[in-house]
Parts: sequence; C-alpha cells; structure tokens
Amino acid sequence: MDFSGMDSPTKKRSNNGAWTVEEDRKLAEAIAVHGARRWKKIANIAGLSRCGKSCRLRWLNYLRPNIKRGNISDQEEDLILRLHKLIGNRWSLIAGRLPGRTDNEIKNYWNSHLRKKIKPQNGIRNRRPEGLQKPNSVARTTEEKFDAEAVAKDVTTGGGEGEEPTTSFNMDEFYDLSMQYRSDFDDWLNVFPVK
DNA sequence: AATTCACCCAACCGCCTACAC
DNA sequence: TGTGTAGGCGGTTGGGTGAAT
Repeated sequence: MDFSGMDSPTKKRSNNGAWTVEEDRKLAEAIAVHGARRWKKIANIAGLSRCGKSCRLRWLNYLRPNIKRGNISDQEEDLILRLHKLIGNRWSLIAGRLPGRTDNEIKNYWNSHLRKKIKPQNGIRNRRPEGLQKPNSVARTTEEKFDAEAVAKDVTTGGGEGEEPTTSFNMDEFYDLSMQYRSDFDDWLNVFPVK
C-alpha cells in the first residue's frame, strides 16, 4: 500500500526529510493558483509526495510572505516572555501578536533561549492560567475568547506589575490575522512566478 | 585533525476541533 | 445526529553545524 502523500499511521519521520527548492517551487505555484487551503488537494496538484499537513506547515513556517527569520528583538522577546507568562505554551496566539513570526519559530526560540531564563516557580512550569486550561490552540468558544481577551489586555498594560503599557489592543485583530500578508502577495509571486 | 558535545531549527507526530455529508 | 475527513495546534524528534576538548 502506498502511503505517500497521506497521513499514514506507520509513517516514519525520515519519509521525506527536508524540502527541496523544487518542492518549494511546486508548492508555491499550487498555492498561487488554488489558494492556501485544501492542503491535501494542494499536495496532489503540486505533485508532491507530501501530506497536506506537511505542505501547510512548510507554507506557514517558511514560504509564506513576510516571514521574519532570526534576530528576535528585545521588544519581541519581552512580549513573548510576557505573553507566555500569562497564557502559557499557546504559541500560535503568541505568534499572532508578533507580525512575521511563526508559532514554530517562537516555540523553538522559547525552548532554546528563553526557557533557560525562566526559573520554575513553586515547582510548576508552563502552567496555564485558570480559564485557559484547554490545551489545543486558540480559544474558540465565547467563554474562552472572553478569558483570552482579559489575558491580552493584561499583557498590553504591562501585566499589572507597574510596567509601562506596550501596545494598544484590539480583540478582533488579535484573532483575525487572515489579511496580514495579503498586501505582499504580488511581491512574493515574483519569487515563485507562476508558469 | 579527529572526536565529542551542545545547540538550533525544520519537520514530523498525535491529539483535538470544525465542518461537510 | 452520527461519522469521516481536513485542518490547526503544541509536543517532540533528529539532522546539521559549530564549539570545545
């Protein structure tokens, strides 16, 4: 049975390995034509022996327009620390407040740089605050959104510890990042021109 | 120069939720 | 309403690379 291009329960990590320039180009072309959705279809159209998930990850973490790589500033680091203190390991939410940064990059940065800086308090590490106990991704229910809003306001006002406010906060913006990179799509197409 | 170690980061895994049928 | 599938997320792994010995 051929499990290429789909999620196989027996799939090994080394199935595909690092993406090649050619694979990136095929994926970029397929997304340019069909949009960044229906990833399984994109994988098939592009003729890639990758699963949809893998294509999505590659796009979000590497190929997407306006990706910033490396050189995380002091301000960004401070915001990561502050957000993590309040909402825990919710990398996608944290990434949403850092334009151009991906959840994977922030997660890696945390694990390799910031975790060392944080001393465990009361023997508890990375514990989610009350109201944000759900382990999976963004808050989706009204209640969760309300709690997340309270947390985000806390962050932007310095966490109530006498710190200076950092940024203004807009709840809709916090959740709606869908248009974030749209304006640079044409520039990006020049990197991976459609045939 | 060769080997070992530590770190970084891209990619994969498994779980969960949303959605279509 | 129940079921299957796709998408999204955090956790984890393993290869590459540079520093230390």
